[in-house]
Formats: sequence, structure tokens, C-alpha cells
Amino acid sequence: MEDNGTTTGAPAAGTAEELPGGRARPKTGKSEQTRALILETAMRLFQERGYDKTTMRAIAQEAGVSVGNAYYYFESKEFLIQGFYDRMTYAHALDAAARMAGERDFDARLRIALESWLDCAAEYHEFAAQFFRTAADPDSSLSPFSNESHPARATAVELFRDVLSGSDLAPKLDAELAELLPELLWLHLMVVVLYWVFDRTPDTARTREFVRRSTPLVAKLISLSRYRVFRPMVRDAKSLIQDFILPTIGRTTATRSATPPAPPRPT
Amino acid sequence: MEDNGTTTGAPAAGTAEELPGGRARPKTGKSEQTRALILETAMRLFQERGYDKTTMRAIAQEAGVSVGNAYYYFESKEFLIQGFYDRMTYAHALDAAARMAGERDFDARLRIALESWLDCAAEYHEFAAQFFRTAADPDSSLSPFSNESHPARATAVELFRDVLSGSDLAPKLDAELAELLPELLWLHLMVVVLYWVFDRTPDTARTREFVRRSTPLVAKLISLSRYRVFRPMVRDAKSLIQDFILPTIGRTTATRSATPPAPPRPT
DNA sequence: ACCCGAGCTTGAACGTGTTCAGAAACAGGG
DNA sequence: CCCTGTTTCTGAACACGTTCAAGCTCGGGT
Repeated sequence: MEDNGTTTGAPAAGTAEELPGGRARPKTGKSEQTRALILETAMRLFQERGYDKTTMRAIAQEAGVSVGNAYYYFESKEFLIQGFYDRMTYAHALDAAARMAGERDFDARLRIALESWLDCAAEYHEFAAQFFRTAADPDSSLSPFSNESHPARATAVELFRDVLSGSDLAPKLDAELAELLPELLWLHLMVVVLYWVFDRTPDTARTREFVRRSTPLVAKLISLSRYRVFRPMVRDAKSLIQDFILPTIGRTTATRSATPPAPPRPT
Repeated sequence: MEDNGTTTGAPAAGTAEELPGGRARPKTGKSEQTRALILETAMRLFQERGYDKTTMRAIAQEAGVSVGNAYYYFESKEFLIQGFYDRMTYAHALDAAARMAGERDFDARLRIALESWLDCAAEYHEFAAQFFRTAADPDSSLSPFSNESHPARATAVELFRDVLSGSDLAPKLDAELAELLPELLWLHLMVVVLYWVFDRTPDTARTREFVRRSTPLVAKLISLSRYRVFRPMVRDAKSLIQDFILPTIGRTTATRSATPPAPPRPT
């Protein structure tokens, strides 16, 4: 993050493909091919050996390129994870949407969404713990709160917006709260992820049980918030969240507008 | 964590000092002196240059020993942080206790305890972020949930027990909840720490404001839990916490026993 | 045909955390 | 005093992530 004034023409680690000025690229996606090859190889090795035991040299050798070449396409080893991150988020969104189709009960929808995540992430559990610490670094672009992971986060938040809006609970809530909830539910997922990462029981059974037990509570809590008695408290909580929680997560959806120009980074 | 069958006689990184079998050591604490020298030097450099920019070679040179010697006393660079961790927890406990003496209002006591932490940690904010990712590794002994950091955690939990028991709120709560609350409040601190680590505002002003705004809410929530209407919900929440949250934190205090067969997995 | 230059690729070299075979200091016992 | 075993200490060596100056490739301008 210090010396990016000399990078000649490295295709910024995102997947920005088509440049706005029409075609200036030669012709084939040869470059993209190499990039994909490296990413694919890396993810395979990560899964086979774990993150720490997969060296950049091994990735390069296995992919049939040089170490330097890997660094031409990926700023660092961490950035190779971003691919995995995006991919899994997308798979999760699809799987969850399919699974909760038809279900109207909010509690059930929420549970399905979380369990779907656990299923999608299951095969990565072992090496997830290893790169979790990387994601915990506030300076890393891999932090779930960072701007760089905005696209993946936005996708996930959108999923939870769907969880709510497709449920029979949605019409009963006041608009303001409904606007906040998707991101709060995403935070709930983050808590589950935290739990999951530390979970060492076989098949992460404990986390699964945790989800089964915690979602009804969340559902009931939200459901209760409608009643007049809680008005003052809900109001306080809402403003706390709006002022102190959401801003630190980075803009995901345009609650109003005035959003700064969302970086044109398609996933 | 793989090959600790060959360590000859390295004084285990903990602070185990006096061996139970009377004196078997030569005479002076020469060894301890070296250990302390290395630790002291490391912490000074960490504070001066930050964690990442402080190399083991620099620590060794500055302390006037060899690199290998540092590794004789500390299993890894991470372990040098444990000292800081313990020290700060202790300082916090003292400072907070002193500051809230005389205050009976629960909200105020809680706020004081948290603000005291922010003050104690202030000078380390810069490099705290750097080693935060280390603490996030579930396999690391530096994780706040690990068994190795049990002593520091127990001290902190004890502080929050005092926050509650010294307040006018304590007598009004049912015993079971009162038993759970100290660890929950500690979790609250962990959330504040998470917020703090990501906070980039000058003097972490944002976190301070977050504390001022969130503690009244927590206090009110706890206070409300007494009323009959919430009985079922509080009961559910309590059992969820007891079964799924506290066991993953590691035993700090023997709440009772009879805890469900928590898998005997000492990490 | 020539070469220009940007995109792409290389591998040696740097600085890092960590390890290891042994040297040095030290404490008794003969 | 020398031998022996333990504790303490040493610094070269290792494997890793990362950088960099230089080379290669190839389409297009002249």
C-alpha cells in the first residue's frame, strides 16, 4: 500500500476486464488465462495442503510459471484468497436462494441461509482458520469490513435482504428497521463465522446446533420490536447502529443516495 | 505445536517460576534476568517501531544476546506479546477498580471500566492492530479464547464481576443471570476491542463515543430482564449462552458444574 | 524489413522468522 | 584437577514471502 506509483500496467488485482476506452488490448485473453491458471492452481493447493503449507514457489511451479509472474498478477499471497472469497459468496447466494424458495417463515429462512453458508464453506473449514487471521487485520484488504471486499459483502447483504423481504415478517416491520436489518443479519453471519472458525467438533456440529438455537431467538427479538413498549429502546438501538456500526462497515447499499461513487469493481 | 518432544529444558514460556520441589536451581535468577531483558527490550522496540518492523535480530542485538537465545526463552515472536497482554490486563484491573470506587450506578461503572481499558491501551493502539491478526488465529495461544490466556481473561472477568456486584443493580437480578453476566460483559469488552482495533479516528474518539452510547443500552437491557414479560426469552437466551457461548471461552470460573458434557478438548 | 514499446515473464537476491548442531559456562563428584 | 552432565548461549543455515532489474514476445508503425 506504499509504492503503487511504479506499477507499469499490472491488471489491478480486481477483475476489471473491459477498459472504458474501447479495445486497446491486443486481442486474446492470454493474460487472463495465465491469471486464472495461477488462481486455480493456488486454490487447489490451498485446499490440498492448507494455506500456510502452500508456498508461492509451489504454486508457481505447479502452474508452470515463475514466482515473479504470480506476483505480477497478484499483489501478494493474501490476494489469492480474494478469489476464493468471492467465489464462495456467490455460491452461497445461489444455494441459499434456491433452498429457501417457497418458505415464508422468517425464522426458517434465516436458518436456511446460515446453514447454507455452513455447507458451502464446509470443505474449506480447515484452511479457513489459517487465513482467518489475515482477514482480521484491519489493514488487510481481506478484512470483511474493508472496501476491497465490498462486492462480496454487498452480495451477502443482498441475500439477507431477500431473507427478510421474502418472509411473512417483512410487512409487519417499520420501514426504517427493515432498512437496517439486512446488514445486521450479515453481522449475525459474521458472528456465526467466528464461531465456526473456532469450532473444532467433527463436521462443525456445534456451530450447526448453535445456528438452530440462535435463529429463533433472533427472530423473536425482531418480532417483538414491533410492540409499543419497546419503542424507545428500539429507537436508541437503531440510532446506535446507524451512527456507529454501519459506517464502519463501509457503504454496501445506497440507503438514501449521496453515496460516493461505488468503485466500478464487478465481481 | 508439532515437535515439542525435544525441548530440553527451556523454561516453558509461561511465568511458572518456583518449582514445587523446593530449590533445584543453581542459585541466582540469572536465567530469569536474561529472559526479562529480552522481553523488556522487545516490548520497547514494539512500541517504538511497531510489531512488524521489529525484527528478531534487532531485538537480540539491542538486548545484547544472540537470536538463538531469544528463541531459547520464547517459542516464537508471538510469545513475546503475551507479556504485554498480561501486563496490560493487570494495569487495567487496578485502574478501573480505583476509578469506579464509590460509584454505585451500574451504567456508570460499566462505562468507567471500558473507558479505563481504552486509556490503558491507548499507547499501544498503533501496534495492537498489527498483532491483532495473530490473536485472531484460533490455533494461537494468543487468542483471547485460548487456554493459555486464561489468567489474563480470568482477571478481566473478575473485574466485570466487580462492576456488577458493586452496583445498585446487583441485588435486583436473579442469581443465575448474575452468574452469567461477568463473562458476557467481558464479551462486550471484546466487541469494544474489535471496534477499537478498526478505529482510525484520532485518539480513537469514535470508540469512546461508541462506549458512551452503548453502555446505557446494555444497562437498560439488563435492567429490563427482570420483568416477568421477558421471562421466557431471558430463559432461552441464558441457556443459549450457557450451552454455546461460555463453553467455547474456556473455563474461567466454576459456575456450578453439571455443565453438559462439554467435549473434553483442551485445544 | 526493421524496430518500438507495452504487456508479459524470468530467476536471482533480499530480509524475514525460525531451527539446529554444537560451543561455552557452570555445577558437582571422583 | 579432570570428567560429566545440564543449562545457557551462539551464529550459520534454512525456507519462506517478496522485489527488481533485466529479458522476452509480439502486434503495429514507418
